Amino acid sequence: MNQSIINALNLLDLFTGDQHELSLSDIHKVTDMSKPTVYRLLASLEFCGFLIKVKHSDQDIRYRLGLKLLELGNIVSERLELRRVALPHMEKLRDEINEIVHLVIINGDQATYIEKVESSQPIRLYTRIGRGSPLYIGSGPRLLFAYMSRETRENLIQKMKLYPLTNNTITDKTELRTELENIRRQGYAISYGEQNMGTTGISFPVKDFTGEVVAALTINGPSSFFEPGRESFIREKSKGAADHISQDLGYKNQE
Amino acid sequence: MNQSIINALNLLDLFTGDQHELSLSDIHKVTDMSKPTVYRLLASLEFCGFLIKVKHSDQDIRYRLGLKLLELGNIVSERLELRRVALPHMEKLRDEINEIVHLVIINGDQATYIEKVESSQPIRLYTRIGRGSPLYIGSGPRLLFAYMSRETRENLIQKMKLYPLTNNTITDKTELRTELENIRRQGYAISYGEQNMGTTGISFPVKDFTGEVVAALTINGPSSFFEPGRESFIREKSKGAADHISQDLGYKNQE
DNA sequence: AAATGGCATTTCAAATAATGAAACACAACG
DNA sequence: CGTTGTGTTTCATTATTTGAAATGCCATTT
Repeated sequence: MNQSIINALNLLDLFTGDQHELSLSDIHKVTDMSKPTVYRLLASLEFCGFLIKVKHSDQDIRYRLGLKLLELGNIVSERLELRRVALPHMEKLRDEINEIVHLVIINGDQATYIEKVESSQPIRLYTRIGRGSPLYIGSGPRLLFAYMSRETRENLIQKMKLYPLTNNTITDKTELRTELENIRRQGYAISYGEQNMGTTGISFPVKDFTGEVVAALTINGPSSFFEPGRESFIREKSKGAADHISQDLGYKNQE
Repeated sequence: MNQSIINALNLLDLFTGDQHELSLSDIHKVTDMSKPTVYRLLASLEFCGFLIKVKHSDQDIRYRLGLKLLELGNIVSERLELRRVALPHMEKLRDEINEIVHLVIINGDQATYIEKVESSQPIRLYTRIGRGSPLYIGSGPRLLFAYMSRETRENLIQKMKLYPLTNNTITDKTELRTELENIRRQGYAISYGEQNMGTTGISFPVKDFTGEVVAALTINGPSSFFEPGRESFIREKSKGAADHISQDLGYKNQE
């Protein structure tokens, strides 16, 4: 492995926070690298278009994420055939129920949101497309967790630490196991205010032609969206959308 | 500058072609680097999530672009405030005229398509979001070119080489100059089958609160979309959308 | 069955390229 | 007008990358 590459690429993560722009000194202070080293890493990243140099004045020079990342990110997005198949169904569902719709997949020992379709509602739920999330937080990740093979699931549970994000986060491993059990029995997953307080999520499995669960279709909205009448409507429409995506992936529904 | 970083990041470009997956040997053959070197570069990129290792069998191991790029690309996309402002107008325009709508900006000495809204029409126009395009090809880039300051424009023209992409590409510098002159007089730009044969583009300027042209709103469609009646309809609606975006950016229309 | 060729990966000594203290140039601040 | 903060360059030292060769592994071929 090549350490300077890893150092350079890790620098990019510093730009994913609230600060869109960082100066050489900013980064030097945060990392344990010398200023000339950081200087050269930044120069190399800029040369490749991964960063852009912004001159506010002669000695206020900052960097921000470059358009090369937009290019590569879009290529990745276009190549996710699952996303391509699911997107029209997600948009249709959004138009029907007017809530945020997410598509979540497994990525190693994490869950990754690969697509988001916004509703016209003012409730903002910040999900970052492409970023990994722990498997035990949120209905989508947990649904995927529940449908993993028993052994990998147990391996992960034993290795993982359950950090609470809000007071509604599951922090007990036996509680988690029974919850995953419930999900498999029910065929869907629900979460209440685990990531952001006041938001609820419900997720349904998306299966491919082998019958394997390859993604979770997640609907997010205000906790109040489980009003009588509306709840069953959302459930029905969402389940339908997930099933349609599965069908488009070649899944023959039975059982 | 750090050579291994540049080597590693350039490797990623190999994955932007038709081949989604490449093996160590594939890359070794294309580049002039030794196999162990490539091996370590790939390992480092994989470690950071920029590549994913796909094991087809024990000795058929390939790499593909990783989800980390999706994350970073999405952040870049979210942070382009211009895009955020323009997107709703672009979608509305698409719904009205049902043609592909693009948003193009200047990125150094190139033009970059930063957003695309697809029409329901079967005509496929392959634009890669985030990738740089030469300034003299296509109505969007050329519109931006026309509205650059006279000196930077002339500098670029003198330095640039005009390679023909199709037989409709402008290849003469004086011809280019008069075309840019026309665009500034008319206030919009048109191109006929320059990137893909049989497709036409028309672009209108988007201005910010300083009055500067910061983007081009481009409508692409089959060359036949300039039918009498429909042409003026598209022109009117597109011009209106571009002006609305400008207004949202704080541009006070006058003159 | 043995042999060949292709693959990813590891080893290790040689060589290159990254490193950081110090110095530089420049602007802003007190 | 020194001081402190930028970003940038220099250069000798050092550490890291480098690639030929070797390894192990599998799939064909002989």
